[in-house]
Amino acid sequence: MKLSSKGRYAVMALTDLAIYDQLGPVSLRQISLRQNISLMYLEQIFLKLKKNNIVRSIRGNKGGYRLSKNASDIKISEIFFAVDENVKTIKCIKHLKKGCNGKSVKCNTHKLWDELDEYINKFFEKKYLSDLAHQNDLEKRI
Amino acid sequence: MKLSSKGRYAVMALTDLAIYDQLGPVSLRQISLRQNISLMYLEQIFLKLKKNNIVRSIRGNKGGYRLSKNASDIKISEIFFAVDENVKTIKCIKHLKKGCNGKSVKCNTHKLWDELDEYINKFFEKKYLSDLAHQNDLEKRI
DNA sequence: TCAAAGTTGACTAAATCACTCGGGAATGTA
DNA sequence: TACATTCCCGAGTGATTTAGTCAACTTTGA
Repeated sequence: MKLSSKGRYAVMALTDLAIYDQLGPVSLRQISLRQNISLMYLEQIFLKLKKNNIVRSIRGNKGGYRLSKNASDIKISEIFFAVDENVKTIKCIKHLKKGCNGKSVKCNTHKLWDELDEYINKFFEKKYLSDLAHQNDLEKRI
Repeated sequence: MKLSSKGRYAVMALTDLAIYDQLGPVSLRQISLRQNISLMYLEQIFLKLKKNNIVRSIRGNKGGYRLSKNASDIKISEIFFAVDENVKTIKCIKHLKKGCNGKSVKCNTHKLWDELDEYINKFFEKKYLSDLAHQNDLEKRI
């Protein structure tokens, strides 16, 4: 049971962005250097974040990305969703035809995994980007 | 973020075993048929469960496996640990040399993942095999 | 003696992950 | 206007992991 690096990088990069956003657009290059994440990989990730309206982009020289809303309005769950890091621990019932063991009843343990999914989602629902940015905010760095 | 099938199968199979254990040793063949899990894969899984003292084996004809303690004394977390399904969402600090971003300080989000790990572990720590077996116990099936 | 069961290490096809690549398009500044 | 800097985007790829399979045992009850 592990998190993909895409979800993790997305949260790291957005935390960085949240901290430096006040100074103007932040380029992926800066984030790449500060967070030690491959620039090209960041591009991929930010495309998704943009499509999901978490960031907006400014093209051209001196361009970069900005948060498209307040850090205090961005849930971690939202970020994960945007980069396809779905918190579905198992996927039973393919095509709604059968139970998870290929039989017509649900498996012994189905309820457990449902509970687990809900439990984990609750964690990400109650965490906001601002919670992370505050721990690392700009003043402490300058 | 998903669970491997090894961890899931282990819990499914042990739930099955917990239910039928009272009738004597349960062979992997029976579990395989009831739970629709490959027999050969179950062998792999039960070897680990045995090494971790969750089940004990009875060889030979009419042999099989039994729980090595009460279902109410077997935590789900224990089962996961036995089959190497570690609930470590990320692994920072390789070899204790560096932080998770290759720098000497911990990444912005380190605290978040630590909290998440602890949070998920808490879930599995408070669930016991007997919780699952009771939901599906033998009487309801005969 | 034989069949049913566990024991064990090695092997493998398929999927997923974690990126990389290459070629654009937009824009501020010199 | 040139050009460096930035975002845009689809396709490709090597390594790793997953989810098993296989073969050849050993043990034991009937």
